[in-house]
Amino acid sequence: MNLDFVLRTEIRKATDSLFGQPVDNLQIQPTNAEFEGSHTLVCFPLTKISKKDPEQTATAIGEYLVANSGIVSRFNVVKGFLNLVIADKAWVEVFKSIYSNKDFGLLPSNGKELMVEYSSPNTNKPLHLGHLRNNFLGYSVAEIYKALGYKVHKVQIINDRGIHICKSMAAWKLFGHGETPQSSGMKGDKLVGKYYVEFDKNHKAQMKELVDKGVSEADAEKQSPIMQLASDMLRKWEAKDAETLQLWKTMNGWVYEGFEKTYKRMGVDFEKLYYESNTYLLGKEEVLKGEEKGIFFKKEDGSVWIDLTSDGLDQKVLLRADGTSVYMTQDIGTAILRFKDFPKIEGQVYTVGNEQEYHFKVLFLILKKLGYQWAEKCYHLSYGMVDLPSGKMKSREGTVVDADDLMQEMADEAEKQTRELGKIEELNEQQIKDLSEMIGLGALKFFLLKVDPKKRMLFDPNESIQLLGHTGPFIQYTHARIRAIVRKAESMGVKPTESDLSQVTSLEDSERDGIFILNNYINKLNEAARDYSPAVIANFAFDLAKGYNQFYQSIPIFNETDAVKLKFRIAFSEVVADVLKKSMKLLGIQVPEKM
RNA sequence: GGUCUCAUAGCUCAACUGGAUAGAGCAGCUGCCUUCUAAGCAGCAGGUUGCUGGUUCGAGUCCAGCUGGGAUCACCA
Repeated sequence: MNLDFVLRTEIRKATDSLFGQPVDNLQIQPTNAEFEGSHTLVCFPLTKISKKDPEQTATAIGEYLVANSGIVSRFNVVKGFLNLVIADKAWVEVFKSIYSNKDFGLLPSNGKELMVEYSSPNTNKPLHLGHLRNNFLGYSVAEIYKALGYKVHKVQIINDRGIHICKSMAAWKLFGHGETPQSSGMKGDKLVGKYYVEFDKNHKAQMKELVDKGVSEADAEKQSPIMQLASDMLRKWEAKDAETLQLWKTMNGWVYEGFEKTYKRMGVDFEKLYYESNTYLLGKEEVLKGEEKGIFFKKEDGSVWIDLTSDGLDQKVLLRADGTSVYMTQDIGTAILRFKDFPKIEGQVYTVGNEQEYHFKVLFLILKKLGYQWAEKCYHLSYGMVDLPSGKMKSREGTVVDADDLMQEMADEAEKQTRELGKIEELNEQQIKDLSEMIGLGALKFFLLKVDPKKRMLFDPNESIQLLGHTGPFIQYTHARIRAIVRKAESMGVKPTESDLSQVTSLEDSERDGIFILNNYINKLNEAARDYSPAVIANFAFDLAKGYNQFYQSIPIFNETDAVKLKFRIAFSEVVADVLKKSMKLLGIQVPEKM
């Protein structure tokens, strides 16, 4: 039974019968805890058609529903709020329809396709905390849309070319002495990152020397020998110089090997990778075509621009005077390429930090002006920066939190606490490691996903490593706890059937509350997709786990002598565990059978 | 300076998009394990929602102004 739909239909009938007008946009909200009931109809807006004051309006509707709806057993009116008590047998019906649907929470295919881009790192340094938020967010949004019946294509664009990688290459050439991941035992991305830092160090020193000799800071920046070497390598790369290309391929290869391990541990995946070295020349043709159509204009020096001042934005360069592309040009080309590669996608989601909001605003506007209808379905999933208690992460100050290190610390902490609690006698060493990994990563992912993506957030290492309270492990724990009950019920031969459930006539408060939360799952799923916000799912899962624990503490399940009630409670437990597992899966978090 | 964005309990976050006496977690205090996993539950305490006005039956939410953070406004990506 779809309670929300039935309730709306019944109230619609009520307004039609009482006031001669069926109302569709009813305001229904959860009832405040202090009043009896679960659903509250806000009656202020209805006074226009009822021609009565809010209390009278509410009372009239309440009386009608009790007499005619069959699902409302009582009501009370507080000011203009009509608090409805849904009959227990209606709640049982709601529960039965969830229990009997094995695919509850997984909508059938809707035939639509969507692309989600996320991660998209540079290849000159390892992944850090900011990338973790990005990866977890993008992955989760993709999973949420999948649950709603979309076919989702996860992609990323790897920024594998440009001056930044040439810097690492230059430093390696000067100081590397042929060092490789194999010879040093370092993870490939870490090794390349080391030379990026090495570049910076030398560059700074050389700059200082030049400045001391009276060279201006800006000139010194360019004139330092190591920067000259890097620039030279970039020129050679663009000229397809064999030796430079070889070194570039080798060092990028090291990075990919390292990233591969990190992605695997994060639990994220991609259907297709785009490399900037393949796409950086795209878009130029589009811009030239756009110039012919008069969408763009050429300045005297030959550079091509778009004027967005009438849209409240500025002018933006698209082709340099020498005819080369800029970032925006590439992104235009890449977007078009993706719609060619995946013709059925209705839009793209770009998971990129909010410092690029202006960029995407301009990008989507340009695509629209070029006549691409799908531009309106492109969305910049813009997320706030992750701050540390000490402030912003700064590579220069060494405050960058490395992704690999952080995941390891989380797993270590989880293992430490798991061993301290000592509920794991029957687990072997490998199982303890696996469980710790699951808990550590669950804590990390939940911590980063529970906050509204749009908001800037604070990452306090001490708090993130907590496994109590509003955390992933709290939900994992609740799941494990329920599974223990279900296993016990199975061993006792307690097997609920639908006909058992039909005999349930009354419910305890905590059971009703639990069904109420479960019943909200699909709404939350839609809300999370609409807002591109895994936080909605994270908070739902927390509320469900919290609700179950209240039930668990207030009712000793196996003390129940009434067989029907016992079976209902087992069925209820099974469903809660199942929905917890499904919702956590949308966050990329696994859930254990025991912990 | 222009544009955008944020400000809620000591701390970290919610608040179903305009609804009732603003809710959780952490930290603090008090209870609950001889019974299904205490990584749990119950309770106490904690608030002029940055400030000032406005819109209306009703504002943390919408509008204006102010204060204070942040981002952005490159022929970088």
